[in-house]
Amino acid sequence: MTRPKRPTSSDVARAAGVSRTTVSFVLNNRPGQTIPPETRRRVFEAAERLGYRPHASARTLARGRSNIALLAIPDLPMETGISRFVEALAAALAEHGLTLVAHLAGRNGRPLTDVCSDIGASAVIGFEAFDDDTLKGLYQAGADIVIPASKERSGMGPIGQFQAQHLIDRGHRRIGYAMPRNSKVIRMAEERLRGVAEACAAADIAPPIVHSTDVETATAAQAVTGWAEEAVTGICAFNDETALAVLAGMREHGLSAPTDIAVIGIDDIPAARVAAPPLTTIRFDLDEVAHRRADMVIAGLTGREPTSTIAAFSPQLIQRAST
Amino acid sequence: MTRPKRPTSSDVARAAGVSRTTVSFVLNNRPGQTIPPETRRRVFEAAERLGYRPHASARTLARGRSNIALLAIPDLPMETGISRFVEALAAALAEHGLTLVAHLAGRNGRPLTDVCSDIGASAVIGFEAFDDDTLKGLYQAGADIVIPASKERSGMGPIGQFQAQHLIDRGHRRIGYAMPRNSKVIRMAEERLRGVAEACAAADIAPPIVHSTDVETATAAQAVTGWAEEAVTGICAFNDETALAVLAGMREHGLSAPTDIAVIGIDDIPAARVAAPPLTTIRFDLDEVAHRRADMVIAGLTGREPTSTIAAFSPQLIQRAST
DNA sequence: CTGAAAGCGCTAACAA
DNA sequence: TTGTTAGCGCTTTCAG
Repeated sequence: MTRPKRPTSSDVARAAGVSRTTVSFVLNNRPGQTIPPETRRRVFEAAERLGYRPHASARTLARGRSNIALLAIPDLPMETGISRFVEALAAALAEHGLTLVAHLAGRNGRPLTDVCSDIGASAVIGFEAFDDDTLKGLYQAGADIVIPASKERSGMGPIGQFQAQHLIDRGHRRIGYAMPRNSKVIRMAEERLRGVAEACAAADIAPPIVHSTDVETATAAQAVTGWAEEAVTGICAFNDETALAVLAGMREHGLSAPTDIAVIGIDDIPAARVAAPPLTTIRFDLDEVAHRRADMVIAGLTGREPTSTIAAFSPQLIQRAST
Repeated sequence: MTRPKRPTSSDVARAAGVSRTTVSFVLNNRPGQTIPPETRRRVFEAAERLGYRPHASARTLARGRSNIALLAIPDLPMETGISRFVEALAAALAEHGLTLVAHLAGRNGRPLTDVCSDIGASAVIGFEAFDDDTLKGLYQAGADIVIPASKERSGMGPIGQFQAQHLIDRGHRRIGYAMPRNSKVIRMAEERLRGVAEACAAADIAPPIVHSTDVETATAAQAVTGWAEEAVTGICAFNDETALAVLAGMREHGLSAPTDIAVIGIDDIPAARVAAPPLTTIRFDLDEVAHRRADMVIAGLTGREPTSTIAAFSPQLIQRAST
């Protein structure tokens, strides 16, 4: 199927019997201009009839700035929730005329900076702070604003704290931490672990006993052996998948939660609900983070001061049988 | 942080002591041109030193076609695997100079056609066929090629067949099908169910007994009751999460897999490995699908005949304890 | 082998 | 109130 030649703004102007300027003014609803309703109608009608869509590249070139925001989705198994986050962000940005697209980072994909430059993104939004080279590259690639700009707190620490606090509140005094082995998430896990350690320190109990495991029974069973030897009674897992692995490792030893050891995850993935036993976990409100991110983008683009600077998560406990 | 003015191709030309034409030729490695190595070096050096990146919009405008491909990710729970698919697709397209970005479809997000036009995508790639209006809109928005073009088979049926066949091979004669309740995936589930039914028909056994369930224990337990009454011995679940729910439902009744009823899922999510019992499931090779999709895009863009037309999945059985 | 010049489709001063 | 005009940064034909 061959595509018919695309109508340009000149075509619309001709069809409506006006100049291109007028077309531009009408279609962009330019303030401060007083175009007679009749003329406007004619322009709209012509544009509609011809199926006119402004050429984005031409517009961007002329305006000097695109209306595209690029979301860099890290190469993490962020599974559940991420799409809700993306949608919320897209909606928030759309209110300000920005279109959001996503780049899924990966080993073989093109570098983020290239993508940014290829699509001419005005704003780039990430989850964690970008390293300095990337940041510089992004600006070179034409981004006007990059978020998070610098070493902004990623908000992962508080999650770990919240997680540990739940266990502490239920009387646990020997806390274990289940670290994932997947190197992609190590940094995030370390941040969360830090939060757990802080909570322990604040409660004046021993720091968490850390063991790492894959999402698989054998290594988890080994880790469980380690915790058992240290008389750990409650385990904070990096996320639900890791928690599920720990549960499997315990099963292997004939141990069960929460009687022998309590386990708490993070994320509230669907599988957590139907695990044996159902997994206590933490969910957090991505919508709020999305709105803050959007606010920062708009602020940066318009030169206004951002309403909020810190991207905080609002953790919510999902109490189930495993604790 | 204010971004320094971006260097243009003229800046590079000036710095290298050549014309913009030469810069363009060198940087685009234009064939049929014989530029002296020394000149080339000077251009590269200047571009590097200035941190020059060609302006995508300007290039697109001049060339008449962007190098952007847009992937429309449907509003499904982004389960596992999708990101691997995206990466494979991105990599395959990158080999041909195309940059892939994704649009997560959603209730509140901007319509796909708008996104397409805003980013000036040359190609739009979907999972299922687009409806006629969308298709038309996409072409109007400037897309040169849209895939899947028309009512192409989505390749989900064969997966269901494969799944059922495994149960049949192991001697099961009363097959059940666990349908998800999440309306977003109903269509996909129906396609898979069709495949299961075909396999049953081919093996000359009764059609599958269908019950639906959420990813949650109560409804799953109800469904299990239904299957038990029908003396079902093997259940094909829509996906792993649904399968996990079925397992939980069985547990509720004191039934265990595979002794009482065998269960098989689809997707091979991490949680399947550590379920009780570990879940037999099916993984399919998204890489291959990605490559075919990419091939079709490139073919369409260059006018060449596509190498392959049907997007087939290569299902692979992951045998674990639940069957 | 390199440069001059003409657009690509749109926006935005500036005139009329 | 509307039209004229000059770019935005890049590619590409055509001369030199």
